[in-house]
Order: sequence, then structure tokens, then C-alpha cells
Amino acid sequence: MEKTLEKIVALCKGRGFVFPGSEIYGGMANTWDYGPLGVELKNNVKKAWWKRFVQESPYNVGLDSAILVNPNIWVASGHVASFTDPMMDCKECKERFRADKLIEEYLFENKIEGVAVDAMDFNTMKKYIDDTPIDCPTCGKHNFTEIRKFNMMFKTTVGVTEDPKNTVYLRPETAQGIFVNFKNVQRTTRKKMPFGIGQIGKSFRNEITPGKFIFRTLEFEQMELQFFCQPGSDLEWYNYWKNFCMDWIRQLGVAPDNLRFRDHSAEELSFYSKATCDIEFMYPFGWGELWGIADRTDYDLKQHMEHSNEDLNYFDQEKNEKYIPYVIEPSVGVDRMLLMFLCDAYDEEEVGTEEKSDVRTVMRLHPALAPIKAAILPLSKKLSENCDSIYQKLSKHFMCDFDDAGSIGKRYRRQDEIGTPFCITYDFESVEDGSVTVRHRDSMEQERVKIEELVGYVNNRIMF
RNA sequence: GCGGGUGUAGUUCAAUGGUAGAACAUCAGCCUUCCAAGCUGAAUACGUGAGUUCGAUUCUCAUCACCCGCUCCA
Repeated sequence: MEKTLEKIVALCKGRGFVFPGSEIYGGMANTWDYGPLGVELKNNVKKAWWKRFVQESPYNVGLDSAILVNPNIWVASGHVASFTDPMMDCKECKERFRADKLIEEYLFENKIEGVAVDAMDFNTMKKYIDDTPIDCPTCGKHNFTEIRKFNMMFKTTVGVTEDPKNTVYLRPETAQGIFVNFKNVQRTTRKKMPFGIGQIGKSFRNEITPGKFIFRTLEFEQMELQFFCQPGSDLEWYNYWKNFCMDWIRQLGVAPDNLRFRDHSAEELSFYSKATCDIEFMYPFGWGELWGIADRTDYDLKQHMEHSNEDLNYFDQEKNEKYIPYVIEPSVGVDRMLLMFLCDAYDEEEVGTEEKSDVRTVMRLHPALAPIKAAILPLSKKLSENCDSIYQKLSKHFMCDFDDAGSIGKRYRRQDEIGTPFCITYDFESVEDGSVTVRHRDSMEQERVKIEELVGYVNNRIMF
């Protein structure tokens, strides 16, 4: 079986998981809408994360902070400076480069030391490139455009007048909302070190050219934990959360062969990070980052302390000492996690006979993630009305579907394709014995269950 | 934003300088007692705008969008 992104995108669009954004207006690049099944799947992913990382955790509590915040937060966090890429084009071959990268490469190749590219402003960079024999890596010529700023933060304006003074940004990450609430949360929950704050929310990045379905989008949802701990214990917790995250994904049924850790090399590390590791997934287009686990040190709290003049130290009563906590950040994108589950769950099975080959498409989603938990299918249309009360009863507890169009086999296939773990078939005997047939998606086995036991039967199996 | 490609029903494909067909999917009816059956019928498309032309889905230009590369990393 070939598992391609095209097939998955087609299934998503065809069955109502994910639609292209603004489609009737010709679309809008890198925006996607979640359909009736997609929103269920997405909610289930978020629910599962929240349950494991907040609800069941002795350490962590939740938060939902604002998307629009005081712009000084982005100055303090370094986003205003570092999210602005200096782009320049080669006039000869039209290739585009990052000016700072060009200089860095040149310095590296010629073993020149003592030139701080990070400290240069755009004019200095341009002048340096003009004055230095830095050539276009593609065509070898030296004829560049001016540097243009590319800020990855979306801007908008507070108030009705478009005064630059009123500019605010849509947050490019949820983390900062946690840091600025560190004291509020610690005080109100009376948490002691170590403890974490979890948050699920939307972030926005004005990427140059994203792509690959919902892997990278302008607007995306993050599930982040910022875990605060005593300096010195940070690496221990860093490893703890790495494994914790990996275990969680595996328990949700993702094939271990499709997952790996990838530690960032020293050059690759963000300026604020001491150690970073990605959990990567084997997408149809190759290994791609899913979950970033970073030791952010005390960088963020320190920055906010400086810029806000608030004391963000933590006082440890037991040890009678004061310190700025270190932060371990496991941060994952909901959308690319959802894509992972879709890709991993997608399966095609040969079920045809010799004369007539046939393919059965099955989404082998973990029952806790499946958009529809149970489909209620009358064996004959004559029995449809008898199913009303079953549907009403079950739908109080979980998402159900009802379908009486077409043959029973066809209806099983429809449910297989959207990952429904249980099909409940009401037949002529059901009228007599008050039982139904429960057909399992993966084994295709059937089991007779009393109607009054259905809720418990399904609930026990979708629990995670 | 730059380079290359593409734009016809929901999907996959046709045809045509004289306003478009099919398959699958969908819906309705008949039939059908557990894994994509059958029959009958229905709905649905030339991305948008301008130009050439008696007439454009077809030719030209523009525009918009999508795909592949550059970029990026939740």
C-alpha cells in the first residue's frame, strides 16, 4: 500500500475532516477549515492531551491566556528582533537569501572571526555584503537587492485609528502568556516547585511559504506545557518530559517505527535554549517535527523581570533560598499532531476475491480519538424507527452516527473510512431479544450485546 | 515575494471557435436479512475579468488560486 499525502488530503476533503480555507472565493493559501469530523478529531486530541498533561498530573495546572497582549511582551521575549528575517534577492538569478545567513556562511568558509552578525542592523549587513566579495551561492554573481524586512508576526491595530503607536501583534506562540502569568498562577494555586502550566491555544505566524497540508499553516493551535523547576534539576526534568511525551503518543497507538527523537546540535539551538530535542514523525513527505522539548533556562522569566520590573523570583521555603526557575517546554502543534494521527492511522486492505479486487480503506484511529464512536445501522430500512431511541440514548454519552442508506457492507465501509471503532447493527432479532450486533472496525469481529449495556460497553473501550 | 507547472460536476478523466459527456461518489424510489449487489430516476462543472471574434470553456492578456522548488520548524 502506498500512503501518500494526496490520498489523505482527498479523504479529508471528501469525508469532512479538513476543507481548504475560503474555498468558494478561490481559496487562501495555507489556511484550512476543520469539517464536522475534523473538529471532533481535533477536540479529542486536545482532550486527550489536557487529560494527561493537566487533569491527571500532580504537577500541572491549566491556563488560557489572551492572544493580544501588551506589545512589550514581544520586545522582552525577543520576538520583535529575532522574528524579523532580513531577506534579499539576487538580481541575476532571482534566488532569495537571508542576508545574515549569507554573511555567516562567508565568515565560516573563510574562517573569519570576530564579526558579530547578530549585532548588525540591516544597513550594516547590506554595507558589509556590498563591501565584501560575497557572491550569490547559486549563480556566483554579486548583485543583490536591498534587504527587506520580513516580520513573522501578524500586526493589527487597537482602536479605530491606524496609528503605529497602537500596533499590537497576534501572538506567534502561546508560551509568553504563561510566563507573564507565572506569579498569578503560582500564588493562586499555591504550587511549589516543580510545577507546570499547560495551555492550548491559537498562534499565528506570517511564514514566507508554508505548505504541506496542515503541517504548516498561518494560523495554528499549540498545546504547550511550561514546566518550572529549580536550576540544576532542569536536565533531569528535560529528560523526564521527553520520555513522558513519547510514551503518551505511543499509548495512543502511533507506530514506534514512525517516531524518533532528534537532539538539536549546538549550532541549531535557539539563543535562549540549553538543550532542545524534537520528537519527529515519519510523514508521507518524510521525517517532520512534531513536538519540541526545550530547556529554555531562566531566559524568559529573566527577560520579563527586566522589562516589566516585576520580581519573578521564587522563594523556596524548605531550602530557604530564592531563585528564578528554569523552564522545560514541551510544545506541540495540534494540527500537525492531528495530521500525524491521520497519516499513521490510514490503512488500505485488500479484501477482494480473485475476479474482483477490492480495497477497504480504514482509519485505524485510537478509539479515544475517533470522531464517531459508534454508528447505529438498521439492517433494513424497515427497522430504522426502532433505532431512534438507541441513538438518543447513546448520543448523550458520545458522538454517534446513524445510517440506513445502502447495503450493510457499504455502510460498514463508510464508517471504516472515518475511523469509527464500533458499528451497532439492529436486526430483526433485536426486536425480540433486545440485543444488537456490535461489529469491531479492526478485527471485523461481531459480538451480541444487550441494548441497555451499550453505553457502558462503548464507554469502557473509548476510555484513555 | 521569485522561478516552473496547473485550473472542466464532490472526485478522476473526456470533448469542442457554435455554452459540455462518462465513471465513481451523493440524493430519491424499487429491491435487499451482516461486509462496496442490482434496477429506475435526479441534482451538480468550464476559477475571475478584459480583449480578438457574428459567437470563446477552447485563442490572447491580465488577475486569482492551487501544486513543486527557495524559505521555515509548533
